[in-house]
Amino acid sequence: HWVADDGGFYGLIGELPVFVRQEGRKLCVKVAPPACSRTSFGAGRRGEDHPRALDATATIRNYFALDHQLDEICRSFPKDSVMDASADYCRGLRIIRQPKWECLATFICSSMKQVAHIRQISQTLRKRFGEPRPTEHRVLYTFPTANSVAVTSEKELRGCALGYRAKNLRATAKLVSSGEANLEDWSRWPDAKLRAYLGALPGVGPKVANCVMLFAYQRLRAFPIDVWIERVLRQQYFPSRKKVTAQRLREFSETYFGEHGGYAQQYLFHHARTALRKPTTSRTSGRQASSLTCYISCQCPGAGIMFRA
DNA sequence: CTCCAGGGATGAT
DNA sequence: ATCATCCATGGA
Repeated sequence: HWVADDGGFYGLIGELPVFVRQEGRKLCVKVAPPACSRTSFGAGRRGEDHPRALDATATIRNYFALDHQLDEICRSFPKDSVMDASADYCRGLRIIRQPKWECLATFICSSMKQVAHIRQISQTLRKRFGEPRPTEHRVLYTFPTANSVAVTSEKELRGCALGYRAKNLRATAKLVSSGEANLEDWSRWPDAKLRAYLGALPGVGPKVANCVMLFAYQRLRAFPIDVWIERVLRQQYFPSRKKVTAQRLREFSETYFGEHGGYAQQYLFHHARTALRKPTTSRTSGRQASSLTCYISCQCPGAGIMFRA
């Protein structure tokens, strides 16, 4: 849902409105004050001295996963030409820690949709059913709670261009809001059990379950297989071979790429979608990450964040 | 205009 | 288990 403007991105981390901008190896952030305050985006005081700003620092650092040791993660990748090229191309790309319900809901909406359209659906859901968070520069909207989605009619959800996904989104929202599906409690389960529980939710199959495990539950081994990554696997790792079943691809992806397979998947995915797509046209903005991932070039965990007054 | 998109549920081999 | 079909919608 992040909006690119002013050389950075406006967005909400849960309830926290922030503006983030990469400056060299640092991630500069501005944080909006509480709604009751008159000042906005920290104007007039140094954020470092404000207790809430320190909380915000931890929140932002956690959301963008600045604690991930990218050098160690990349060293765990298998050594092959495709993986090497992807890791080199995507240097700095991180897998974020997204709020669980927000992640689950948006990926339920993602099936057979282009990324641009998923962004549009996500924004529409926020504007119609979320809460406005006015800031100095623009009004941001929180992602609607599971309950607010659950009490919305299917017809009204379809009005957000959800199509057949509306029924699944609403059914899952009901399970989450009722407590029958307690997404926070599921954090304790091991991968297999978590995948099974997620997969039992309406509209959640193997691909979406793996996405939620990867982006919301920090299961860095989870390897979502979508149409793009399936192309990469078949063309690069099973060249000109017939009868490669989906199950064969699955077990290959779960074993070959190792303990951080999800990171390997994201690097392969981003590389394939930007560097390899449309090789005829020179892509000047080819290194921009999609909305579902974030691209931060901060490699050193201790020097990640700087506040701006 | 056509093609296809960060799939899932269901039913038939 | 693997495959076929349908499901809405709009970007490219």
